[in-house]
Amino acid sequence: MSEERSLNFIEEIIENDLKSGKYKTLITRFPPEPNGYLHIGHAKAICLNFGLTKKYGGYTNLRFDDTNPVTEKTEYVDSQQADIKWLGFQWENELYTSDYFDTLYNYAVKLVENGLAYVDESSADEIARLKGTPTEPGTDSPHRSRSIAENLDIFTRMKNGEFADGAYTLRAKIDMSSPNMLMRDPIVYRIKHADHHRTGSTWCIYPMYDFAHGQSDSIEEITHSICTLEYVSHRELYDWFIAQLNIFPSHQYEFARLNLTYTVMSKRKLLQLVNEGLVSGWNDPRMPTISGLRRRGYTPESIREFCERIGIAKRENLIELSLLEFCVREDLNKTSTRVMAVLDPIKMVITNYPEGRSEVLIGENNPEAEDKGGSREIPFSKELWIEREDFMEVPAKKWFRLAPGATVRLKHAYIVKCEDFIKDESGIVTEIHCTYYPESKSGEDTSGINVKGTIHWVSKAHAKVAEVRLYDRLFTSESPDSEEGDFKDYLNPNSMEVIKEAYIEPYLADATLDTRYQFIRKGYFTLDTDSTPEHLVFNRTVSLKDAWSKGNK
RNA sequence: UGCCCGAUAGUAUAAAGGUAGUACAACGGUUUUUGGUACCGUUUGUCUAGGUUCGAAUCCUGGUCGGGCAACCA
Repeated sequence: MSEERSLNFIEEIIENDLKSGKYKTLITRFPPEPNGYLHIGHAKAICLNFGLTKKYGGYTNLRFDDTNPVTEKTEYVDSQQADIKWLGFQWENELYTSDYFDTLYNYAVKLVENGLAYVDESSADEIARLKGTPTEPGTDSPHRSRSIAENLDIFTRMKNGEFADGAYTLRAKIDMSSPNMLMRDPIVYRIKHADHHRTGSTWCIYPMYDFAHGQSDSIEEITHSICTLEYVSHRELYDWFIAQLNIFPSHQYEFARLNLTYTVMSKRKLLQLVNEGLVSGWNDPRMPTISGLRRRGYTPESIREFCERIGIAKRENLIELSLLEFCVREDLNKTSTRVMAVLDPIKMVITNYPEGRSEVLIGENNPEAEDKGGSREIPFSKELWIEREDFMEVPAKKWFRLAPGATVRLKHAYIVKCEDFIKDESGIVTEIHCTYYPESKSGEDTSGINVKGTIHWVSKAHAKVAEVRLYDRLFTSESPDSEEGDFKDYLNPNSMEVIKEAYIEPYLADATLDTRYQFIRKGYFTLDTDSTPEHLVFNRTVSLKDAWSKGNK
């Protein structure tokens, strides 16, 4: 079962680098910007970066890329750390790009001194205009040939807070006619009189991504700086700064980001859903965020397995949600406690069961576990709740469940035969009458009766009430990003169904957060964070595969 | 109309010039006190046109298609 998985292209590069002696240890980093919550796409990057050093030795740093104080918050730093830990990874060093602001500033001064950077008072519009277009070369800024002394003087005064936001920028002096737009004298420092979540008001100039990321990698001696495809064209600049500064040569490698069907993956769009109240927050169980998946009941193991299975490559991809669901079912099937809950109840009366009598039955907790997960007591009595969809007045072909005259097994209990049913004025079935076979008790069945179907139930007198929330895909489109118009037009109006009164077996009254349950025949469920002992709230993580409903749509 | 990246079943991902494989999905079956799980089986693929070679998914050339690049965002 443990056959060698083939290497992805990054592992090949690393194995070659290690073999050739280019590096003796591997150092990677995960560099989120603390401006939002981490999502399943980040999980792919986390599993990659941390997984690589776990596999090859070395270590991984967590570095918050906090160069834009206006969008970054400590709340995000905290949530991101919690999510990474929950996924099961531990960083070697907790670092911040802002730790390097002094060094970065000195690097900028060095560039100016070497005639490789200049201050420019051109407006944003002017800079954009002179930049040219992808098909036309740009034009040198009129301020490009200022003296080194004057550049140094103004840059110092920028740092000292003498100018308003936007009055000046510091630009690298590279090549305004480069076919790579990023090499056309990119801005490396801009003035922002904004409080930074870590450095407060110490700085009023902040480095741009391109002037911070590669150098930060270099300072930490990151050997393999792994990022997503949209940074491919940044690599030339990344290498340029490292070469001009003559610092440790980190190298950047790019892989394709994760796209998942029926959701969106950009922090900007997820933030929009949160801000516009279209979801209950970053951790809404329908969100593709790590915190949302966690609340929904996904396990770290299942997410890691998913990231392993999707692979790492350079081509654009759109992974089917069904793979994620497969991974969580696979994990939960092995570990979750089986219980019975009736979500859409209809009353069943066992007419030949003595009035007022009840008995305690024993149910194994997990048939997949070696010890069957232990067992629990389940009360049984004359009146039960069963699932409305388990009865058909006129049975379909190959119907194994309840119908007039049909027999089924009540899970962990007796075989019953449907003798009659009652309808109200509007034709809705309100009650089902059955007789039971006393000698068919689960585990000691001597009845000799064979049944095709087994259904779940809860004793009416002993049932507890719980709220149950069922989730479906957040969007109706496989790829809301690529649809016409606003992505929000494709939100699934039925992405959440709330069942206010579901009946659960008494065992579940003691349910705890983070325990995963399988409601037999219905799916995997876990307690929501909204739950209280007085008002239990369960989330459905994912339904069970259902060959019946699939074939009968 | 410039530069860069990419193209293998429905979706992903392998095959480093030598049998196109695996997973998910779909479909069919066996087992089953969950129409779950497990197990077995089936269908479906190298973008295109040339070239190199005994032999090409793989190397070369042209084309096509998809994606990225013109934020004082990361």
